[in-house]
Amino acid sequence: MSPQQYDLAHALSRLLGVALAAEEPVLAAHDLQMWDYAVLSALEQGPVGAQAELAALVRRDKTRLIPILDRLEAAGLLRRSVDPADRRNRVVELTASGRQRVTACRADIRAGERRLLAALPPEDATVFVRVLDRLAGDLPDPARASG
Amino acid sequence: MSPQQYDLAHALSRLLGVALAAEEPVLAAHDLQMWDYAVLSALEQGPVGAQAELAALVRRDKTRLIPILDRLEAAGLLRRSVDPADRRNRVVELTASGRQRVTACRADIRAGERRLLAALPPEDATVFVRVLDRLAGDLPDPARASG
DNA sequence: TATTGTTATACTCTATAACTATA
DNA sequence: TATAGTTATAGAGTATAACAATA
Repeated sequence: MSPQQYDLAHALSRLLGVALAAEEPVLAAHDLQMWDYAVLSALEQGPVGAQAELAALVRRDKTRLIPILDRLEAAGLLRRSVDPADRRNRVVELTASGRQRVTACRADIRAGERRLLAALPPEDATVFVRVLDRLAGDLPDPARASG
Repeated sequence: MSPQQYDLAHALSRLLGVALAAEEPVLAAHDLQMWDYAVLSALEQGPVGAQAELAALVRRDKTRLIPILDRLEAAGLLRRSVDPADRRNRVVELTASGRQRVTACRADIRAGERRLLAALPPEDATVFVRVLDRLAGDLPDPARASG
């Protein structure tokens, strides 16, 4: 337990566990699973032209994305439609219901995060989040920088 | 991409991915797997009186620990012996070779972490690591606070 | 009877490779 | 032929339950 960095991956792993555990009941309250939320969030800025593109956005294999899309479409949260320009592609977009769901869920998740960070001195929290975003390379959606 | 916290779990997950990817080749260079390193590290402060206790230390099920211990013992990095006081227990401890291995590996991992954090302003790195440790609840081994 | 270490079984998640339809 | 979406198959990882030795 050195005063310097102890084991970055170890500490990150534990904190991620804490964060995920905190998110889980919130997601459940909105009847969403982890990846549902990721997918709906990725669609928030607008339709995506192909499922493969969406898979890249959420960093998930396109095959593993399909059951999720099936479920979300059946729940009426998103819509898949063939692209007339290239009938192989499926353009995916939120329904009004889906947009409403992800907006409400995000608000609750952010509230939980604020509670977690509230235990810290404010300037520490600010630095932490800023550094975290920088290290995580959280760029503004490189795959669709047009927005 | 709000200036406030974006999605804590999301960012943490990505940064953990970066950290693990950076650790992997280092571990491989020392012929260790991720959990090998966790187990050897947990033993660094001294013998552990039972495998179940060791499992709790590394937060892993005792059944999943066994193949790891088998491998590490076969590699001569640790030793299992029956506790004479209670012959059901196996006391686990590092061999000299195991201690040497984990020490060397840790040095390389820490060097990698320093490289990662070197991209930041020094005071940002300090705050980040301090907050991370605090949020991760990285207490000085509650299960064996005697040391 | 309860507990430690171990083994065996089932389940989930993931990765890879076919298959269909479009181009 | 090449690509998007889909389905199917195999592998890794995980959880749970049974088992032998000891208390």
